[in-house]
Amino acid sequence: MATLVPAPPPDAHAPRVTRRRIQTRARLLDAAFDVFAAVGFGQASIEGICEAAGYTRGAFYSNFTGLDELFFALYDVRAELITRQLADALATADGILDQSLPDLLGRVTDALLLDRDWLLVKTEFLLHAARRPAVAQALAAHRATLRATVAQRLREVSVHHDLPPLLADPDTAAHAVVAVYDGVTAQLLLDGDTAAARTALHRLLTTLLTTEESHGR
Amino acid sequence: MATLVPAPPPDAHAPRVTRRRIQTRARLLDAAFDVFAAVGFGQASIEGICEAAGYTRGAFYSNFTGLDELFFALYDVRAELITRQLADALATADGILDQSLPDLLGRVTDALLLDRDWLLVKTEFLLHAARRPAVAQALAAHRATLRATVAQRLREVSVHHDLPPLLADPDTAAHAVVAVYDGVTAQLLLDGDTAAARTALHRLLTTLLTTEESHGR
DNA sequence: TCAGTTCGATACACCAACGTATCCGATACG
DNA sequence: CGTATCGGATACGTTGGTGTATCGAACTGA
Repeated sequence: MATLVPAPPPDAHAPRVTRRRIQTRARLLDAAFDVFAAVGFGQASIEGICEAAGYTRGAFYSNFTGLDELFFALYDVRAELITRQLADALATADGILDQSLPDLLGRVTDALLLDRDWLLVKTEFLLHAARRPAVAQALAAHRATLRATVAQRLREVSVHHDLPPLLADPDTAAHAVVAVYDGVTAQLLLDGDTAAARTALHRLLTTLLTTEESHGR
Repeated sequence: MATLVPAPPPDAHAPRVTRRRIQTRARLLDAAFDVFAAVGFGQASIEGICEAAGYTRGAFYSNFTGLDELFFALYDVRAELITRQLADALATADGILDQSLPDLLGRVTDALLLDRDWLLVKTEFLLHAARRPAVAQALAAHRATLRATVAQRLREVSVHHDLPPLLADPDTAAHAVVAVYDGVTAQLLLDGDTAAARTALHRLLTTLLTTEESHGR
């Protein structure tokens, strides 16, 4: 019995890893996403979320201390997904030839999800953060990560392809890319026209990142 | 008794024009703006707004049917102000020489208010509208008006100054301008750095609207 | 299989905000 | 200056949601 293997790392008193708890938590988060998207964070009640998830408030309070915590956790999970999605879209297909920036822009704008529900929740979270310095800092950090990914890719591409003078610095250019993305988002929220958003985004990015001489492909 | 003079223009029964009513309404709207900016539409209570305005709920229900109506009225008033502000910023100083686009961009980015409270309320209203088709339509119409103003100005300027190929159409270019503005907004909401937002906006607009050959002034 | 623990349901007291009905002071009009 | 009307305050009853305390069922590990 007394194996030498220190089986459970003496993690203080680990709360007994659990299993269905993870289920419950995940379901609550999913339901919360739907509710937030549908009625907004402000109008969402804990009760409503629990009902949507098929639980009672007991389950909720056992998993979260309140709506704020859940909201943050929710954003965290989803943001992770988006980050991965962006990274994939940016990843070179490892053919050497499609290093060209126009090709890259085309692939990226095609790959982006532009899911309206997510945009609703994301924007709501932005507002939420705008009013709470601590959250704002966390969100800013996350955005910085995304920007860094973009900047890195731009750095690679810029070997073959000059950026416009004002955006010559990849970090600055990345800022611009994010801003344009956010801007297109707003219109999409209003009209729900994903296709239009996509072409607008492509047009803006191309105009922004492409110099005159390379316009003709 | 039966005079032939239909004295009050048979406006149905005109509700006796009033005076302090206007006062009250205005104060409620102002208070609501502050409250919305501070805690968000979702967390704002009718009671809280009334308290901030120095009235009781009686006054509120006498002037509005509910929070939604007030919110819309509020946005209407403020949006009017912004529209005027933009028009002023775009108005040529009527010297013939400063028709140049770089000058115009400089003036505009300097003149824009970029008031954080307003951005908070505006963004919140966008979300509000995104969930109610009727409101969305109204908001879209308002944005179209703003875009038209911008497009008109671009049309004038484009006589002396070529726009980039993809944004050659002034309407398309105006779309781009608005998108960039919205995009810069998001970052400003997070970090509150107005100066940075201004320079970012200027950089973006310049890169977007300016062709290579004219870059050197 | 059994004991101990954890998870989530249930029950309770509580409160903030809501909307209405009514009343009184202020205001406009003849 | 008097009076009819209007505007906002007051005073209800109601409700939807909150957070906690407690209990039974389910799961874990031996």
